Amino acid sequence: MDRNPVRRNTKQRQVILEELRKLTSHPSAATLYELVRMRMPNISLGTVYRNLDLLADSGAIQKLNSGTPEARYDGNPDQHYHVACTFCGRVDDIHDAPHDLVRPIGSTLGGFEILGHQLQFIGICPKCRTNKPDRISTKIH
Amino acid sequence: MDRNPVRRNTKQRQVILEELRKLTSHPSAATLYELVRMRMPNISLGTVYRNLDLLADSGAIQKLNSGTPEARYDGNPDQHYHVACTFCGRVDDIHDAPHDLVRPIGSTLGGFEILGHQLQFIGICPKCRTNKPDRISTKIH
DNA sequence: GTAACTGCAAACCTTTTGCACGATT
DNA sequence: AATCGTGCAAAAGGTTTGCAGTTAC
Repeated sequence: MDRNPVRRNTKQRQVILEELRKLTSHPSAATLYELVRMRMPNISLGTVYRNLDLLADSGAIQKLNSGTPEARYDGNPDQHYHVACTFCGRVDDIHDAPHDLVRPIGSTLGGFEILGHQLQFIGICPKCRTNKPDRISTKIH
Repeated sequence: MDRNPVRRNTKQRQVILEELRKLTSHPSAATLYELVRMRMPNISLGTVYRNLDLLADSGAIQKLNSGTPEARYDGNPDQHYHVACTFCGRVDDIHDAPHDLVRPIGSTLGGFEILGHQLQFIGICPKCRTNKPDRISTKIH
């Protein structure tokens, strides 16, 4: 029944967080797993998933819903928006725009108690603008 | 090499579109499959997926990225925003708010050519406000 | 007649989980 | 010592795909 067990500082958790914080990109669990394995060759993918969930739940990192089948992770826990490329899936931070792009709405809406929102821009990244491959997903449009 | 084959009006495609258009909810492919099977017991789930993709690509319907592992489909092709419940996953349309909630940004951003955006509100639906179950997903927060 | 479409089943991909062992507090 | 976390491998869950037969045009 203990919903709040005391978390331990394992070597694995530290390395996962460190490697994610090094990046300004927004890797998938599989990509991060490859990076972490360079320092800890025996770590398992399951451990990476478990720790990413714990870190996201604790607010240390963000789990992003990129629109592709894979979740992406952001080592920066502060609220900011993203642009995703509709062709290659690349996800960048938006630096040159204010963080309050969304007009505030009431605290309830159609009976829903509003907790927050998700906003993401869709675009074509510099690389894909010059060399357009097929779209990776019908989910991003 | 034909990227634009002539589409045929199959019975299956018609029924899928009709059933989806009947709903104001935003069913998953599996839910819609159950409904369609009441009229066409032998239809396969693969056919439902294939047609939903075709219909979304043609702009007849929308494929939504609800934040849960399952895609949701919207029979209303017009641009509007949604609220998703962080507990049960229910997705409602937003009627009582303007459609231009997002402050326009430049046509390019960090080198990305901006094509559009995705906005979705997160909240607690009426039912879950009174009877809070566990969260269904760490993806919606 | 041709090629798009279907049903079926197997494959795929990402993520989760059960288990026995190991590590942190 | 207690219990949280790990590695491994299997399973789960949603979606896609190959194939042979069917249907819309």
